[in-house]
Amino acid sequence: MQEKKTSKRPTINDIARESGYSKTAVSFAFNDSTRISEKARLQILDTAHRLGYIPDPMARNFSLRRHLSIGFLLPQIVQYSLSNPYTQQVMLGIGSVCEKYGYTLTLIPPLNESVALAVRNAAVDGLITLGMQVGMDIVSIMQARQLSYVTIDGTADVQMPSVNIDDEQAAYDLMSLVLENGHRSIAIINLNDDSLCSTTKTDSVPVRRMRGFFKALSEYGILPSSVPICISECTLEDGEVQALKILELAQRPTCIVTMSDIVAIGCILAIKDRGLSVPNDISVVGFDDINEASLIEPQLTTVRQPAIEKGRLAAEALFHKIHNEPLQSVHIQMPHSLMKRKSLSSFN
Amino acid sequence: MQEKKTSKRPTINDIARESGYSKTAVSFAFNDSTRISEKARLQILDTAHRLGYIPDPMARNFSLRRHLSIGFLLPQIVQYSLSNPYTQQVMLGIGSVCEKYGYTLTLIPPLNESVALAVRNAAVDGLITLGMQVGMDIVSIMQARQLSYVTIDGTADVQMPSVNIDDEQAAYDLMSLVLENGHRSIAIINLNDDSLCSTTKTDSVPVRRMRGFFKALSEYGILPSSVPICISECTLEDGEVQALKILELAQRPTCIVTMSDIVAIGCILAIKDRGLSVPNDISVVGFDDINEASLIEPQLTTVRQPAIEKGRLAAEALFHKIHNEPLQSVHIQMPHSLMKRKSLSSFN
DNA sequence: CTGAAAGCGCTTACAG
DNA sequence: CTGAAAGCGCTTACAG
Repeated sequence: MQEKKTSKRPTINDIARESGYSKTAVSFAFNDSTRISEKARLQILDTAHRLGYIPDPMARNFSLRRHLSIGFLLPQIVQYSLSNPYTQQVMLGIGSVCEKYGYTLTLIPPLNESVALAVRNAAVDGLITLGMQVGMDIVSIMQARQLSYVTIDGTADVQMPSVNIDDEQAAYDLMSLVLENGHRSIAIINLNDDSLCSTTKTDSVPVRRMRGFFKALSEYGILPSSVPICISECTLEDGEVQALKILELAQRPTCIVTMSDIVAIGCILAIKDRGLSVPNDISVVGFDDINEASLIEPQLTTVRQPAIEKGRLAAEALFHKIHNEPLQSVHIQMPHSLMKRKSLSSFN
Repeated sequence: MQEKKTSKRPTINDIARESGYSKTAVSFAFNDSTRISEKARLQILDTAHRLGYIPDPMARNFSLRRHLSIGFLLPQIVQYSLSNPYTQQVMLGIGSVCEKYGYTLTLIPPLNESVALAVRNAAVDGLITLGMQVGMDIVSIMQARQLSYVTIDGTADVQMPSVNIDDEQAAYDLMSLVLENGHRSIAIINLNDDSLCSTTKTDSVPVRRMRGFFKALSEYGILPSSVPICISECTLEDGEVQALKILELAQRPTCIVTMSDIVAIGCILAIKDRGLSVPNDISVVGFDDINEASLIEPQLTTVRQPAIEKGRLAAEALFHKIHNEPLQSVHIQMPHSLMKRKSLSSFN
C-alpha cells in the first residue's frame, strides 16, 4: 500500500486517509485551528509530519485565487535591466514592500523576446512596469487579465496609475545649470527608448527630458538643431562608446549632458582613458544620482531622484489596488534635486 | 445571460459554450493546433478574442504541475540583500539563465522573519540559495517538497549541489599579499554570518575565509589571537562604523583586511572622511571585485570572484535537475584571482 | 466539531 | 477531428 510513497509526495488525501479524518479536517488543522478539536489537530499534524506532508502552495493558491507574488516587468533583457543601478534601486524599493506584505517579487524578463507573452503568462497578482505608455498592447492584456498594475517612469493617464518625477523640469534644471556655468557648446546623449513594445512613444521619459533640455537651451538662444545628439543604451559600455564619438567631433563640446549616471560614468571613464581630464578638458553631467556617482573621480554632477522611494510607492499603490483599497492619488510625483559636484566646470 | 460578464473574466467554459465547441477543443486551439481543424481553431480564437479571454496561467500551471519560475532565496532582508552588489551580480547571472529558459525569477524574502515559512510556501520549481549548509531546517523542507535546489557559497555536501570558489585559498592569497607587502599590524573585519537559520555554522564562507587568513598569518609567525577582529554586516554603512572603531584602536593597524568590497569601501570612505589617506595612513583590502572597487579612489585591492558566472552556473545546474538531466558535477568550483590595485601600500 | 461534495480553470487519456 | 469526463490538490459553504 505504501510501496510508491517514496517517489510521490503525499497529498491532503493521504493525510486524511492515514489519520482517519476528512480532507476538511486536514485543511482546518493547517489553516484554522478554531474549527477543529485540539485532539484532531494534533493527530493530523502528527500524521502529516510523519509522512513528510507539506501542503502544496500551488494548489492552495489556485484554490484561493491568488499568487502571493507581484511582478516586476523588466523593460530590457536581464543583463541590461539588472546591471542598471537605477533599476536595482527601484527593485529594492518594490522588494521591501513585498517583504512587508509577505509577498514574493517575480522578475519577469521578456518571454521569447515578447513582453506581451510574458505578461499573458505571468503568475502574479499585480504588475509594476517601467516606462509603460498608454496604447501599448500589454496594457490591454493586463486589463483582460484583470491584473492590477502601476507604472514607474511611464505615462500618467487615467487608466495608468503612475509614479514619476517631473522629468521635463528636472532636465530643464540640469541643462540650466550647465548653461549658467557658461557652457555653450554642449552634446546630449539621449537614451535609447527601451520600449516595452513598438508603439510610437510620444511621451516617454527620454522625450520628456529632451523637451526640458531644449527649453533651457532655447532660453539661452541655442538652437536645438545645432546641438549634437547621440543615442545610447543605458549601459556603462555604451556610454564609453558614445563619449569617444563625441570626442572626435570636429568642434569638441565643453560639456556632455546625459540622461543617466551609468552612461555619464561610462563617458568619464572613456575620457580619462583618453588621457583627458574631467572637468578640465570636458564636463559631464548625469541623471539619477546612483551610489557610483559620488564614488567616481571626479564626483558626478547629476539630478537626484528618489529611486528606492519610487519603487516603494509604486508597490504600495499596487497593493492598495490588489486589496481593493482606494488610492490617495493615482499619479504620484516625486521631488528631484540637483547634486552639484565636481564633474561640471564653470567658466564664470 | 451576459449580465455579469463584465465583472468576471471569462473562463475556458465560457469560450466553449460561446463558440459551440468543447473545452477540449478550446484547449487545443490554444496549445496544440495539430489536434484541431483549422476552422474550429479560428472560430475559437475569434470567440476568445471577442470575449477578451486569456487562459488563466495559474490554472494551466497547476494542471501541468509546474510554475515556470525558479526562486532565489534572499539570505537577509530585502534592503540588505538587494543593495549588495555581489548579490546583485549573482542575481543577474541567475536571471539571464531564467530568461534563456523562459522562466521568471522569484525573489523570496524571509516570510514573517522566517526563511522556513518562505520556503514552505514558495511557488517555484526550484530554489537557489546563498550560503546554505547541511542540517538547516530549510533543507528538509525542500526535500519534503521535492524541490530541486542549488546553493551558492554554501556547503559542498552529497545532498547539496553547490557553486563556490575556494574561499580558504582565496583568503589565504589575499592575506599573503598583505603580508608580502610588509604589513604586520593587521585588523580583520569578519562578516556577520547572515544565517538562513540558527544552526551552528561550522563551514560557512566567513569561517572558511577566516581559516585562510589565519593560515597565512601563522606562516608569518603572527598569532591569530593578537589580531583585532570586528564583525560587520555586509553593508557600506557598517563598514564605516567598523573602520572608525579600528581607527581608535590603541595600536592602529597598518592594514584592514575585509571579506567584502562593500565593507572595504565603507572603510575607505570613513577613513577619508577622518582626513586620513588610503593607503598612506592605512591600507584596506576587499573581496569580490564589484564594479565600485575600480571606481573608488584609491582603487581597491581585492579578490576577484566571478559572481555573475556563479549565478549562471548555479541556475544551469538547477535547470538540469528540474529537467531531470544529469549534472556534470554536483560541486562546481570557480577560479578566483587577486586584483592588485592602489588601496594596499607596500613597505618594501 | 466533523465530513461529503462542489468548485477553482485548466489538461489530456480515452473513446468515438 | 471532436468531446465527455477524470484529474491536478487544495478550500469552504453547507448540512449534520
